[in-house]
Amino acid sequence: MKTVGRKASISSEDIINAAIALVGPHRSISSLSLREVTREAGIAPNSFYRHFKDMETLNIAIIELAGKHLRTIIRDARILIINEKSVVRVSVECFFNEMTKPGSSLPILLREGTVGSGNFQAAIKNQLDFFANELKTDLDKANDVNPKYHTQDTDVVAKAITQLVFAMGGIALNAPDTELSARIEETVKMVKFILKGASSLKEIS
Amino acid sequence: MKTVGRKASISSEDIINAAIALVGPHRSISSLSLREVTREAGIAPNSFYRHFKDMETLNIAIIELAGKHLRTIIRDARILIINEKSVVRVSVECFFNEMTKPGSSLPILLREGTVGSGNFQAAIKNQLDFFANELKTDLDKANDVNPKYHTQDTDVVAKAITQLVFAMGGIALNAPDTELSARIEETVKMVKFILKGASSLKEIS
DNA sequence: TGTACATCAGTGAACGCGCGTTCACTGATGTAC
DNA sequence: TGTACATCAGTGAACGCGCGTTCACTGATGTAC
Repeated sequence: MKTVGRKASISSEDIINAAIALVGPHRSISSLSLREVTREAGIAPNSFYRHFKDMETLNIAIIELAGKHLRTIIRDARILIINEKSVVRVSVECFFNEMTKPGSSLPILLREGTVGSGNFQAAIKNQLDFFANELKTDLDKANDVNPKYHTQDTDVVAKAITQLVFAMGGIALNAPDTELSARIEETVKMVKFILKGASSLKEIS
Repeated sequence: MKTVGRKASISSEDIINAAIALVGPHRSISSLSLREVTREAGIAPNSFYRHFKDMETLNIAIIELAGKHLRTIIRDARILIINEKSVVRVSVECFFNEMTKPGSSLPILLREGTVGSGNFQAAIKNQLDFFANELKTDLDKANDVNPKYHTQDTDVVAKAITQLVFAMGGIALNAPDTELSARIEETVKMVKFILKGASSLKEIS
């Protein structure tokens, strides 16, 4: 690998991190200005263009990064689950804990879905769909071994759980930390309701 | 009622309507500029201050208006329910249909919860809590007659249903109209899962 | 009814500001010989 | 090793723009007499 010209003193990752550092309870990624981000990153405004075409491109890159982060978390949660405590509880706790770590990129996924450009919204939707699909796969696998749900219901169950966990996550982010465990308990209960309801409605029919 | 001075040629409602007319799939209320709104309303930028202190005040007024709208819808849905078809289906269909009417203020409630100032976010949270509380009251009443849920569960059930319906509504808004009925079916199913799950988990314990 | 006056909704012009984007540049780095 | 050169990441200055906000104003309206 050869390089020519001046060495980069700042990387695209540095810019991404600067943007993530600027978002907070009342600042959304898509409301950040190019100049704010470059100021935070410590570079001249026009230097931005050496790394990204425009702010939308940066925002989408950040969403994809947050998606990767999310998948890693799920994978880690799965490992914890192997010693077979409550799958729901472990997963939800894992999700909420990771989400509330300072500098986490997860909050961005929870909060930005409803504003911004079409491409940006689509990028977020992709990540949520990815999450829901992994969940559906898990449900289908469990269903093969021990059928609890109608096979055509697993995707609705997965979608419902995804939406609910993300919505409750968004609420927890805007609330004081002291309420975190109450939100976790609620979310665990909600998810169990959905799972139990879907399996009960199979037995009946 | 006496008035003095020049008659108002434009009302605060006109400004509110102008703002509502400007929001759409990719424009959120809190991203509108004062000048955009006054342009749409057909008045000079500085005339805005005759009606509202600032944009945040306007935005909160709009949220409260949308909340009132929502309550009216729920009340109407209740009347339809009296002839005792599926409560869930009637309510969900009512909600989705009202939401997709052109110029409806409901979409604003579904999409804006996660951005904007603290006061603005709190105003939206209030409206959702109001919705959830009405739902909890209904569940409690039904529970008095015929206990199906643990009494401490009704608020979690109400909260879960609220979050889910609003989240699914937000998804439907960003999707083509052709998918609307599919989203309604999914949402109906999800709500039924939650209700059934909550009552099944009571029977077990 | 007519006239003088107070009220106040809406305005035109101007302000300073942060924004995204462009341009020609600088100077550190690696390459060719 | 030394020198001339090409590359290109980062920059300083400038641009035009839309923004929120202010100010002194205008002129339609209702009131007092």
